[in-house]
Amino acid sequence: MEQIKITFPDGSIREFAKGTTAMEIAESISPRLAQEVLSASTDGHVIDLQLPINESCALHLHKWDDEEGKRTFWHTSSHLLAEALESLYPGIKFGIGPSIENGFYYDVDAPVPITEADLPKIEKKMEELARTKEPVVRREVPKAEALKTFTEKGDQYKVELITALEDGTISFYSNGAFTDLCRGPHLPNTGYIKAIKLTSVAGAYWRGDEHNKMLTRIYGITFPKKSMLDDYLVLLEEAKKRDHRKLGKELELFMFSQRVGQGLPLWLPKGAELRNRLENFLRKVQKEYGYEQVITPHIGQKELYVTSGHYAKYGKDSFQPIHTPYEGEEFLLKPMNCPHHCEIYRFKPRSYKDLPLRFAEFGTVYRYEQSGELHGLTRVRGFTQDDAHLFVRPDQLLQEFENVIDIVLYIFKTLHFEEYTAQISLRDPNNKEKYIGSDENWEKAESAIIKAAKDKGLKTVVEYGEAAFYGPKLDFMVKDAIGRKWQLGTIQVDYNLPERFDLTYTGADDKPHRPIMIHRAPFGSMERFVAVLLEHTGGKFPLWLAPTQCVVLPISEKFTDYAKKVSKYLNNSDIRSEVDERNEKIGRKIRDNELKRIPFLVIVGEKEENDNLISVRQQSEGDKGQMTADEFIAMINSLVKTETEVK
RNA sequence: GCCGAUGUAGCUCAGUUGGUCAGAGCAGCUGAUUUGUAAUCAGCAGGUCGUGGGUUCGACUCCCUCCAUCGGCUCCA
Repeated sequence: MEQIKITFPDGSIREFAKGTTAMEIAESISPRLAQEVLSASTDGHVIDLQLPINESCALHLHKWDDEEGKRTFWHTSSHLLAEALESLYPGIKFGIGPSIENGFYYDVDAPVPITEADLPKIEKKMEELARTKEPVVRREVPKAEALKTFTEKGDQYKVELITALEDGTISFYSNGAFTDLCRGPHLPNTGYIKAIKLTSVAGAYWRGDEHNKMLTRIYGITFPKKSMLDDYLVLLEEAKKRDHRKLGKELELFMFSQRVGQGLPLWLPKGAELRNRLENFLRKVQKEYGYEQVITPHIGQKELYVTSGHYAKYGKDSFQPIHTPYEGEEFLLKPMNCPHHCEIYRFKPRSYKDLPLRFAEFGTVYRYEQSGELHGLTRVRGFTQDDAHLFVRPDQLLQEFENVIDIVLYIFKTLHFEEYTAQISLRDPNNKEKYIGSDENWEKAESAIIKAAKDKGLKTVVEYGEAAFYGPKLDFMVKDAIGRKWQLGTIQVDYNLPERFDLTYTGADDKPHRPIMIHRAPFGSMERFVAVLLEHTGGKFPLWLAPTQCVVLPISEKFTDYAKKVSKYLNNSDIRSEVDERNEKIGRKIRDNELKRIPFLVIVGEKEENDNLISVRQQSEGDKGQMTADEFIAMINSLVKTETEVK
């Protein structure tokens, strides 16, 4: 019999009969492996475990602990969901049902509305079907036959999908009575799925286009063990406790007011303190990198945005007009700072010796976000960008871009944002009319970003269609408590605005040249950055940022005067300190201040007053014993120094 | 903006089929206590039950409008 050579991930090679399946190979290695394996890859191509392997190849067996294994598991789970739905809602039509980062969903067009109240019923049906361990069967059919099947079934969404496919054979997968158009791979049977949780229902436009019909999307997650689901649910609960909206209220950092307006955050004293510290931190870094602060108004004439191209791109409904009594002038709230900074560039003739020019501004901008898009501090209608625009010569572009990457990385490192994605956001190659500027300039800008990211050794992902309309971006994405991705830092190369504003500098050749602009915001916006920082720290800010670094707790009211004296001394030494003067027991004061995430508590009573000492208690570490106020100050200063000194 | 859900005191939440159901805890105020490392005790005050309509003898409870919030979708200069 003909033999094929299988290469395993450890480099070992074994021979098997041609037509052996991945499952049989797993069985030959160990029964345990055969039980745990979910799908396989041959030369990087994912396949079903039961598919005969006919060529020599490198084989990977995917288990639950590998992303590909989970993908297969959840993909089959979505088919199980579909099967349950079809049996409960005859006549239901199906869109798509993929696996996602945490689970899967299926988009359906149901004959009756499905709401969250229906989920337990559907879950139960899924469990019932999974228990029967229905085999998942693959079948290949010609395109014409596939079309016929779904046309007869009346499933117009699948018909649409098949029509768009290339001619040739199309694979079907069936579990029980349900058959789906699907590339696979899938689990051998639905019995692998032991724990099921349908998490939510939501509307989702067919093919992601808001002009299309809205389908019902059902989200779920499944596991091979019941205990894993329980752990997951506990994890979710924990994550919810770190929600910045909840912590923002508890720690009195910011608020919203219906009377002020949707999406317009109001910063409370503690939040303002925190934000000011972040701003000063960045100001200092930027000064070292040669930035100059500028200040521009919150409004601008419509003409300004017509010149920049923003007005044509976003339309008048995206701008918030200011009604003024002045004739012939139409003002708009500024949605971005770049046009203002371009005008600053034009203040006087610039020489090649002046460049690069780096104008920085904590610029508050206003954008009309649709009501459904607002989300705590991460998506608001009025926010402050830590903006700057660099005007550079072509020969300076790469170096300046890399310097900005350094600033972003320095900030992320200082704040322990270790898990981020550097995303290169390019044009959608199929939809170039969405963007302004020449192909030549776009290509120059894109290659500059790719080169800079590579030089800096960033691990990047490329996303097409995510560029700004005037230029490509390097975006730094960070996840929030429950795994949603948010763009924080962003760096953009722009050849277009300098042209639109006719910006020039005089070269060594005494001729006018066009500068290139770099737009950049390392935090992204103060609002979003604080939100993500809150969720990452759970409100336990590093000492150098904590709005209140320490609270002095008198043991009883007899020692309030001493406590005030200590607190004043600390404040005079730039330690942010308060006194808890409440008539409460010390245990109570400790509890309340711990819950407020105060990094240090200073306890003073008879012993301390007599010896002119203080007792120090550190957040999540407990009692540090007695010391002098000066020793405490030295300790805090040294800790702050360690926190902010990042190599 | 779209789909779905939610909206009761500053906060977190109870309120059964429409009929003394407007409640609790925390926070607040007053008083007692004068406290040694995660909640001292007692009393008091606090709500047009998101808004505006409607149904009803009677609405926190049922229906509609609007507003806001939450989960998604779309969008994100």
